[in-house]
Amino acid sequence: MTGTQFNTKDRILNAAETLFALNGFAGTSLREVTGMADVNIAAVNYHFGSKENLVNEVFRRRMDEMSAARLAQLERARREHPGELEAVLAAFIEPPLAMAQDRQGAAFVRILARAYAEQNAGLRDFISSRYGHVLRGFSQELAHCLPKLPKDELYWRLDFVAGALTYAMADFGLIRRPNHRSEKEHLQDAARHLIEFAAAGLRA
Amino acid sequence: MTGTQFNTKDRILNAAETLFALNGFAGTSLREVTGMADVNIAAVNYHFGSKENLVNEVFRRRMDEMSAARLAQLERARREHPGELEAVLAAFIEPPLAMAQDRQGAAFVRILARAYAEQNAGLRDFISSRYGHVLRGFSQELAHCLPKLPKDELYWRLDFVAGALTYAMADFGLIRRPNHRSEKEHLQDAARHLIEFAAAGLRA
DNA sequence: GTCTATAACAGGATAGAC
DNA sequence: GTCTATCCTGTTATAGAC
Repeated sequence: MTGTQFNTKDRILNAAETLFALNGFAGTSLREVTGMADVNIAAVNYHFGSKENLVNEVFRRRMDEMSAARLAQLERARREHPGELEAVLAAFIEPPLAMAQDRQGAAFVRILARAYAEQNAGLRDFISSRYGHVLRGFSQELAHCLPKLPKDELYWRLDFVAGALTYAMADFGLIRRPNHRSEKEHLQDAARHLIEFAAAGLRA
Repeated sequence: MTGTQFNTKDRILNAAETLFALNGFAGTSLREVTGMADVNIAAVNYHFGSKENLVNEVFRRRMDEMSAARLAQLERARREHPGELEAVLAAFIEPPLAMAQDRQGAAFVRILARAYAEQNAGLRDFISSRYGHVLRGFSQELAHCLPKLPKDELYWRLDFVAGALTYAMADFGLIRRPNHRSEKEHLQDAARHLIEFAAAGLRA
C-alpha cells in the first residue's frame, strides 16, 4: 500500500506529502498536487472528497505507523531495560528519525512540525484525540524512571523534549550534515545526541 | 511607533501579525488583514507594495527588538556573572518569553515558530543573514562557560535548546496554564523550567 | 493618503461524457 | 475510474476619482 507508484490514490498522497512539506497546506494548491502526481485534477475530489480530507489522510497514513513503532519499542524497553531512562527516550526519539531516512518520510516529519505551527484547531484535536494515548504511555513510563521528579516538572520537561525533537526532525536548526557522514548516519547522530541531552535535562 | 493605533500603517502591521500567527502567511488574505485593521483594501499596496513585503516588515519590526534585548542581556551576564551558564541561557530565553506577555507580542512569537516551519528559503536567509551574529555571540559565550564540551556537541545541544524554546514560545505543547497562575507568571515558570532543563542538558 | 471599481487570474469543487 | 469543461468564489494588484 505504501511504496507502489502505480495507483492514482497513492500517487496523490505522495505528491501531497512532498508539496505540503515544502509549501504548507494553504500554500499548496490541488492543481500543483495533481500536476506532480500526473493525474487529473478531478481525481482528488473523487478519491478524497475535499482538500481537507486529503490533508487528514496524508497525516494519518504515517502517523499511525510512527505511533505503532514508538509503542512497540516502548514495550520492548519496558521488558528488556526496565527503569532505564535512555531506553524509554530512544523509543520516543528513534522511530520518527528513522522515518526521516527516506525522502518521502522526511517530507512527512516536516509536515508534522508544520502541523504544530499551524494553530489549526482541527488538526490539533485530531492529533490529541487519536495519538494522545501514546504520549500518555511515555509520560507514565518516564515517571516510573524518575520517581522523585514532581509530575508538573516532568510535563514541562517532556514538552521541551518534544520541542527539541520536532525541531531536529524538521531540520530547522543550523546543524548541517558534514560531508563525511551519510544522511542516515547524520540522523543517527541526531538521535544519539538528543537522547543524551534529554536524559540529562530530565534528570536535572 | 509601536503602540499607537492611530495610523493606517501600524494598524495594518498589528492586524497582519495577529492573523499570520493564527492562520499562517499563505492562509491569510490581505482582505482579512485590512478588514481587521478597518482600513481600505488598497492601503496595503500603498504602504507596503506587496504582500511579501508586508510579511517581511511584520517580521523585522519585532525581531530587531528581540535581538537587541538578547544581546544587551548577554552583555550584562558576561559582566555581572562571568562564566555562569544559567545567566547566558537566561539572556537567550527570557527576552522572547517576555515579549510573549502581551497579546500582540505573543502573536509574533508564534509567527517566529511558523517561520521555521515554513521552508521558505527567503525568510531563512533573511534570518540567518540579519540575526546570525546573535546566535554566534551566544554560542561563543556558551563555549566559554563549557570549556570541556567539544564544539560539535555544543552546536547540537544549542539546536536542541532553540527547538525547545521555539516550541515553548509558540505554546505548542500540552502544558496548559493552571488557573491560579496568571499569563505572565506562567511564562516566567516556562523560562525558569527551561533554563534549568537546558543547563542540565548542556552540561551532560 | 484614502477611496471605489475593476482587471486579471488562481483556487476548490462538480457535472456529465466516456 | 478517469477525463474535459465549467462554475463560482476569492485572490492580489492597480488605475483613477476625490
